[in-house]
Amino acid sequence: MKGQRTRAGILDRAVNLASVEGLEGVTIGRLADELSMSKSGLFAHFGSKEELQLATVEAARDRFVEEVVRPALGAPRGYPRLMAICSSWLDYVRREVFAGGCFFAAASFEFDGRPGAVRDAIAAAMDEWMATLEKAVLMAKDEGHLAPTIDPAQLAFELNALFFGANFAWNLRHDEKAFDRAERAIEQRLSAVVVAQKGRTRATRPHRSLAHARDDTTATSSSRTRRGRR
Amino acid sequence: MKGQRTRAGILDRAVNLASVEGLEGVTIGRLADELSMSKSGLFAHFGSKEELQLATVEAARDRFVEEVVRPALGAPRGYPRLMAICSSWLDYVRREVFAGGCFFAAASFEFDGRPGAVRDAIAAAMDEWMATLEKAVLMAKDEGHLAPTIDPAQLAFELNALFFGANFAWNLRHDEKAFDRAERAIEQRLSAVVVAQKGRTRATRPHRSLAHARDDTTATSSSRTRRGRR
DNA sequence: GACGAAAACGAACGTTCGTGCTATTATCCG
DNA sequence: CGGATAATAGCACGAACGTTCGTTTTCGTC
Repeated sequence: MKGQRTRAGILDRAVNLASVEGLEGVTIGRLADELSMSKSGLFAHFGSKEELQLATVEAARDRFVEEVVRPALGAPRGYPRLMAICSSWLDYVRREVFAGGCFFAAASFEFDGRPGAVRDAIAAAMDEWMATLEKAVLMAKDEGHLAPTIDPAQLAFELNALFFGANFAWNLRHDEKAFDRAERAIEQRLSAVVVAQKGRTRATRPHRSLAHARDDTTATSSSRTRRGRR
Repeated sequence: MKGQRTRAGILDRAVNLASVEGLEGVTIGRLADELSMSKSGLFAHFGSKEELQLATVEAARDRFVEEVVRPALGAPRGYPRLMAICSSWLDYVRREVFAGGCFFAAASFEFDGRPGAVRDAIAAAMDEWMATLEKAVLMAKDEGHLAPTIDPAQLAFELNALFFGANFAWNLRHDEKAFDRAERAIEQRLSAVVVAQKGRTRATRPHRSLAHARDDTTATSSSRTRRGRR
């Protein structure tokens, strides 16, 4: 039916709008205006504001899986796939898959204080994502790529924190170095727990992945900004 | 005057409300109700919604400085003070200095996509905070506590990311291990760049600070939750 | 091409939003 | 104590909010 196409179009717009203005900032009237349709016509697709928000979260989740998780699953399991997930995530913000940065980072901080179905949906999506991250770490460990002492939940926590940190530095502070910083931190963290491979590879860095190698000595302070944009 | 006291009371409430519902969610009518005063009476103190938001950000900044930065400045400069700042920050979320978690984490992600004076005020506050962090790192480096290769802005980025990560895990996911995880990550990160002290101290860990020592071997996966609360 | 169903519309509902005014009450100071 | 000033309340406004309802348009099928 045509209804499905319209609905998808609405959610597409809603998801982008929400990543900029927040989920609560996505107003039915505004959404209708931007899509040149009537409030009531749009409303009929969902039946309530909350239902629209839930559908928006689901649409965002699907887009996220498609744009971040799926592509990374192409990499061979273990350390390469873990690295692929990391750079895929950073790329997803860089490429502006959502207009206002990571939808879920925004939604998480917006709804973390309230009760309700929307909050639960966001939390569930984040649980799913964290589980994906943990699993990737666990696989790398099982493959013998990472030290057996590694705690997957701990490492996943740290990686996710760095992602959010990059999203913050990029979107609020317009820090041009945001992604470099995150990449460097990730490389640094992982190089400490990576295990030498049996065959040929060099020693403590069997797979390098996040672009260019770096050390701790470059640049000194400040970090300033790409002011003006958007 | 009495007006100042009233105003302070309003902002006190506004700041807490904003940390839970978001700055945009703080409505003049709602705020007036909760304080048992009239909309217009409250409104007169600020003259516009935006002015109220700006005052709220400023009030939050003051509270943050008072509750997080000031106490940590009591610690001796260098590595101890850096550690003091880190545990002070985690404590500030744990103690619920703001009812809904870190005000600035929430505000940053809420306003990072919009233009305007409020966004600028939030960004300025975060710039100030990041500068404080960087300075603490720089001092630790200058005191010879941290390796001279350390990039203060890079390390500040990583620490701040871990703070936000802890705030996220605690407030959205109700992860009981949130603070432990952040502490562990911080210790792990700093122990890698800490420098042995000339005098007596032991070698690569001259000051231990974040509570209990730990290693990477404890616990395995999951991380689950303190569901139900608030 | 006609017909039933699905989709979109337009107008209106009661509320709440931010913001003006004008009165009334507290508070401060000489 | 009284008069000036600051603080608060009351009321009204236009706009936007989510939602409802009855009507009209569009679509898919025979």
